[in-house]
Amino acid sequence: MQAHDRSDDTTVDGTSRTSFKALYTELRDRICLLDYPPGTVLSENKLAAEFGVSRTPVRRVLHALEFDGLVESKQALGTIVTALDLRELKQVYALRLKLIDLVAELPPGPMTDRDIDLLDDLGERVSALRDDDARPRALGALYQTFHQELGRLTGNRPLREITDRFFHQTSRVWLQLLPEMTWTREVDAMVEEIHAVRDALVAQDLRRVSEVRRHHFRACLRRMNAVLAGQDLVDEVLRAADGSEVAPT
Amino acid sequence: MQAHDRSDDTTVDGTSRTSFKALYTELRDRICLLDYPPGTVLSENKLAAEFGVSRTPVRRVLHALEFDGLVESKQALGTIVTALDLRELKQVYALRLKLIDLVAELPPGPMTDRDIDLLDDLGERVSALRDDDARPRALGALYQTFHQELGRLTGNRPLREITDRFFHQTSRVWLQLLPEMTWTREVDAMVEEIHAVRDALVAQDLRRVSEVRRHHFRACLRRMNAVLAGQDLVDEVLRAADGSEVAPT
DNA sequence: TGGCGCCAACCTGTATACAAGCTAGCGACC
DNA sequence: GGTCGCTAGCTTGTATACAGGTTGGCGCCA
Repeated sequence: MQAHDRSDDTTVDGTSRTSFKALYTELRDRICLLDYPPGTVLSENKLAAEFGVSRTPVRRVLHALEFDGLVESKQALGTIVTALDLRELKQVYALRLKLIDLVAELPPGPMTDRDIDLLDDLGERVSALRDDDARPRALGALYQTFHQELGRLTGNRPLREITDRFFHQTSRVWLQLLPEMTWTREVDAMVEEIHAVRDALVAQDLRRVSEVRRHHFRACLRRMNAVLAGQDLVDEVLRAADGSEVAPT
Repeated sequence: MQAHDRSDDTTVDGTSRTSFKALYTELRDRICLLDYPPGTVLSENKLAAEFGVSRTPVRRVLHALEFDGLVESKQALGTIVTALDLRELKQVYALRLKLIDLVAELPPGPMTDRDIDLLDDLGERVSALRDDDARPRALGALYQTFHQELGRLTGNRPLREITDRFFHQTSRVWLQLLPEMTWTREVDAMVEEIHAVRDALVAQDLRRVSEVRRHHFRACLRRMNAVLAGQDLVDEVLRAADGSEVAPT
């Protein structure tokens, strides 16, 4: 259950546990990074052949992904990468916004200088993408790393798990909208968020971390909303959040 | 082909989804109501035989329960109902306490007079248990119904799902401690909670509902803590929940 | 009698065979 | 030519055979 160890391949003693997690992570990333766009039909047989196992472990992973809402298995039809249901995801966004605050309200996890260095390195790697051609997948992967790193300072493990789960449920939205958005602005926003979080962490101010994340989260929602003009994706989310936050009526 | 003979409660018409859910709910309830006490070894073969299916669907359900933290499958050993790890569950309690508030901060679900009637009926059924001999399992089942009914007023589906999951993760603790606690006091507390929630619902005051639930939640934690004197189960939870920043140790 | 060792009976994890069902596409018929 | 119907080839769900491994008990030996 420990996510810390980065065991590369399947060790003989670890057997099924590591194998499952590796397969799960691989497929989840392929979906979340749009290597498998929504609507893609995944065949258990083909995946089993690709990874050199039988259908059984593949099925187990697919069931887990189905529980996560990333795929949907339909009898005699196939296992299909779910479409982005904005009506559903709006609720997830609203909840994520609330959960950000909880991180600061519960005991924090361990934080070392090494993590700061990692954030600095991450910021540089993001910056490096700024003036090249738009590479949404690379940026998405880096933001995923950023999120993963931030998860470490959530001492409450159940909270960390659901935060992670909801992140992966929604991360595809931004990534899919990215080509229609202003590349440099998105990169700049991410760099700024990383730096601001870094500074707040150095000051050991968890509340400020939450503030920063909330601010950027909402800004990102607004930018996405601009692209989705007419659909009013996140308006309701922001209203619901502001209402209870600013002035309890 | 043998599965048809045993089709008394699980009909085959509703594909696999209904079958899965029925099996999952059944086993989860058995665990949460302590029909399977912690440490119980569940055999896939025996369960498959009992429900008239093969190991395959049983395994799927057990994997889901493992994800929920209710069982743990160990190679060549068996699938074992998890022991109550208070250190882990403390975090779940702390999170549950926070999530109670979120219900009132997010759009509510539909609520009809029928639900009020259901709560009234539930209150009476709980009261009926008061002066008989202690029947922890019956009380636990009723509280589970209460929780399920309350879930309806959580409009945010992801929140409802995780609330439900965390509830089932922790419900065994109270149930296991129940025999050592004062029966009538527990019954009275539950009746009072149901009535208070009912009244707040009639007034359409979701915040008061959360207040009531939070109050009873904490009171229950304290009562459990008294029984667990020396282990300091929930002390930390309450301290963390009271909002003050916790210094990293 | 106490201790060591082996073996049989389980268990779960994996691979495979079979069942049921949907769909695309082709062929026959109007 | 257009439409209907059927079949072949997929798919997932289920059942079963096999592999690897642990455990408890029985028997043998000191």
